[in-house]
Amino acid sequence: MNEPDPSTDLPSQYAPASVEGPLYERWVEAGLFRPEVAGPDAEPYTIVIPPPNVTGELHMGHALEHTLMDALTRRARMQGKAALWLPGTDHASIAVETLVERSIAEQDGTTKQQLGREKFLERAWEWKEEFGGRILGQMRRLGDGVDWSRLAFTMSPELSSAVRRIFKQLFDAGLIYRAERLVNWSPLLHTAISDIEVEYKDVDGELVTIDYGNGVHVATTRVETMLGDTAVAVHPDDERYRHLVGTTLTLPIVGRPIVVVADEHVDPEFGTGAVKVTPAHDPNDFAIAQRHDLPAITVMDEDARIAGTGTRFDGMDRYEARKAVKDELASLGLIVAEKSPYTHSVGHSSRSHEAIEPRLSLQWWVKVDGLAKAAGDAVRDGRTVFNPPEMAQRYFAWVDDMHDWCISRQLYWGHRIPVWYGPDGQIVCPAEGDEPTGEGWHQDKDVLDTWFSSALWPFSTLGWPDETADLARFYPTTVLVTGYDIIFFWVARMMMFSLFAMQDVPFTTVHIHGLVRDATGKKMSKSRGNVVDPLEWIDAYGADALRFALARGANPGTDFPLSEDSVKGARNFTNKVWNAVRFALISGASVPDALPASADLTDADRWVLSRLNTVAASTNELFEGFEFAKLSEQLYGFAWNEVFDWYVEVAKVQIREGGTRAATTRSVLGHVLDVLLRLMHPLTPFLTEALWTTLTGNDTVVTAPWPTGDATRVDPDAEARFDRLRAVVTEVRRARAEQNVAPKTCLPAHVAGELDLDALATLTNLEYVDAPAAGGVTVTAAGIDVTLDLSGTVDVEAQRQGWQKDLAEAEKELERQRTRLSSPAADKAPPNVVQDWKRREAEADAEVQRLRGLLGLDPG
RNA sequence: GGGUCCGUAGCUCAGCUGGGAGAGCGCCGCCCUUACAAGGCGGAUGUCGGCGGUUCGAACCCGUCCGGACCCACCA
Repeated sequence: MNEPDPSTDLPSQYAPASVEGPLYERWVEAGLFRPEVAGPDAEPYTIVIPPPNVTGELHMGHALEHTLMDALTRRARMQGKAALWLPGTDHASIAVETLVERSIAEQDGTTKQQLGREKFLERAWEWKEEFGGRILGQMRRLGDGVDWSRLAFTMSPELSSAVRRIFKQLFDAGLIYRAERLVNWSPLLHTAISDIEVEYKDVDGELVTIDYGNGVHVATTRVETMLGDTAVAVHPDDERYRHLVGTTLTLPIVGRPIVVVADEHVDPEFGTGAVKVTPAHDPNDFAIAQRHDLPAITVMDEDARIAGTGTRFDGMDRYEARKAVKDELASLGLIVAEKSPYTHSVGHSSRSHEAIEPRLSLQWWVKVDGLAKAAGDAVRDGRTVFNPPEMAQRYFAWVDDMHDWCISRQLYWGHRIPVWYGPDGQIVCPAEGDEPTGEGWHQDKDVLDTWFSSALWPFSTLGWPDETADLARFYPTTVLVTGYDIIFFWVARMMMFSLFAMQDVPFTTVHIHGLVRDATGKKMSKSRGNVVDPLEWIDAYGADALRFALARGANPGTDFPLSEDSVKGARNFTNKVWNAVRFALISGASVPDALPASADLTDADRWVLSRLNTVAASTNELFEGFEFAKLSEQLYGFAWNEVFDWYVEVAKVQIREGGTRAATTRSVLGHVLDVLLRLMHPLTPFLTEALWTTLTGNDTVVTAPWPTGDATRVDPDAEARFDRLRAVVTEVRRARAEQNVAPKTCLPAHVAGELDLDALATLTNLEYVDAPAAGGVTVTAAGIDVTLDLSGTVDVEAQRQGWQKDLAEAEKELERQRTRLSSPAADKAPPNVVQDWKRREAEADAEVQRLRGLLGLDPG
């Protein structure tokens, strides 16, 4: 006999907030994150996951993602699959910027602004050489189970190589080109930013209408751009201006001749119907200029200061110039109207928050139409499935209307564009190792958009372009878990590049989760100051509590608020599990090799086994559908409300009986907890590891088999009988509460009907007598009468009030059923439904009779 | 302007293809009952956003209005 000793193994009545300490190493050993230990023939299960923020700021969204992905991985591993994470992407350029700036500021005491762009850039590359490793150090503290060797890959030569490779493939296929276009320019960051990094905000400006001569009035909110005007556009059908089309006006101040063109883009209803055209500083104007072959004149420099106009405005900041130009026009008498304030929306940089300035510049682009079409088709024909399916709409909205992708960034971190320029204007994209070195050759100074290299993740991490065994086995990956906010950024790009490079989808399922919001449903953001550091709650309540709270809110695709209360609730639950298992161990529960024969089991045993197997089967299904919230809720309810509140309480009685009954009960209890802990393991790994290994004496729950439910244990009869017991117990407890009988007072009682009397007595603190006490209180449930002897101290009024309430309810129900049965519905509804109504009518009727009898009323 | 989603108990949300309104938290009452007060037992709470329609029957389907969130586009 080798009984576990809970006093040493599970010492406290409170589950420790953090039991994770030494467990992680053991899991790695057990192969949770090393797929090869599952065996060469094991079914691969690969998860592509977004990274923790490289600066070390793990936020709640990451905590959610890690929770979900870890749960999927653990379940897969328990199913014997070869589970593999592909964590992280090259988000280097997103987050490292901040880190680099901060770090350099700390070391050198200089800011980016003080150093100036060129100097800072140099310094940043130096920093990378010197301190790049520190980034990994910061990442290391972030999560359990990350395969760091793979994460380190983000910074590795291998990834750089892969980036070079795919760039060249696209370049050679003519899908990458260089063109002068309008880009969203950030005057603060000195870089182009992508369309999706632009946030539109409403600002109050003014709408100024200027007289361009010949009766042409144009309106603008950006007066200073008039310096770069090269045309005025009107609608081709606009009678007012038809005679002017093709003629020339003179641009005020500058004196340049500008042409009047007719273009469909112009809305004749809006304003004066005439539009000034500034091709170098407005996307629409740029498009007009291309259609009409107009020159584009840049009048602002990289800092958004007026430059090169030859006017006195050169050198002025754009806002300064806006006012100065307006004043000049006013003094010339050319301002015909002013509307102020005029609210309009202006694009701002989502990172540096200043107004972006459309700017003509030479950038590298990916031609996306073919790639995007393929990406859309892969989802349309079901090679990749979105979950929940509605989310595919968002995806289509993006890929089906994608503009060419500007991939060059003027940043100081990322993969440099692998293009070299020669002394005679050559532009080449050499294979790695073939870089031209001669006099006058130099590499492009720009780096690639971070999403360019991120897009390679699903295959580059597996060894591509080499045909590795990993690539053959684990590609395409099983599932991508991510938020809907990143569909555009990442999912679409991975899809495009994977289809291009691998001729296959990167993943077969995309599971989209919602965004974690604060307790009041607001987006967590730094500017709102409502961001919660997950580590804080982990420290306070435990990793498992946070994980469970997150999983419990994770309805697919739906945002959910996460409050500290919900984490506390989850902590209370983990603690409850801790104590229940602790108690079971004290009571001698142990996991049997085989469950006792059904004939030797009580209704309670059979009931709990029936429920256990139903829940196991259902949990399994919910996992298949990524229904984390529902499966968490189910496990919570089953464990607490059924196993702990009812079975464990009955088990106490059965164990007290001793002998065979005690032995079978200990087996059933052990078995139930064994399976329950395994079911919970994906969500609360640390807690279940500690409890399960103590309960079973096994090494680790990581490799324990995943329960799927044994249908032969489902036993509706036992469930029905046990439900009767529960109904009677609840009624007796209610009567006790109504009669104000203290729990510790043992009441004499008489029971008429067939029931597990031992259980009833213990659960409601009764002592049986042979005959019902005269003047006692009788409660009825499930056809069983229990008469409590209150020794004449019956609170008649309280009792009558209880009856009155029940009667009112029963009468209401009776009324409802009668109305329904006498309505036309009774003829048209399906027979089984009508039968159900009749049954309910009869039940309600009997209940009404009974209660009226008790109250001394006429039988209704 | 185009689109998506949401409105169910005080709060946060479940309610599958239309047939008896649910959970967690919170609240009220009684209990430190030897696993657990981070607990136990009992209890109260809803014109399922409004109106109209389809149906024998609507939280669920259709229309419309109100209220809220978000995405895309545009704003001379």
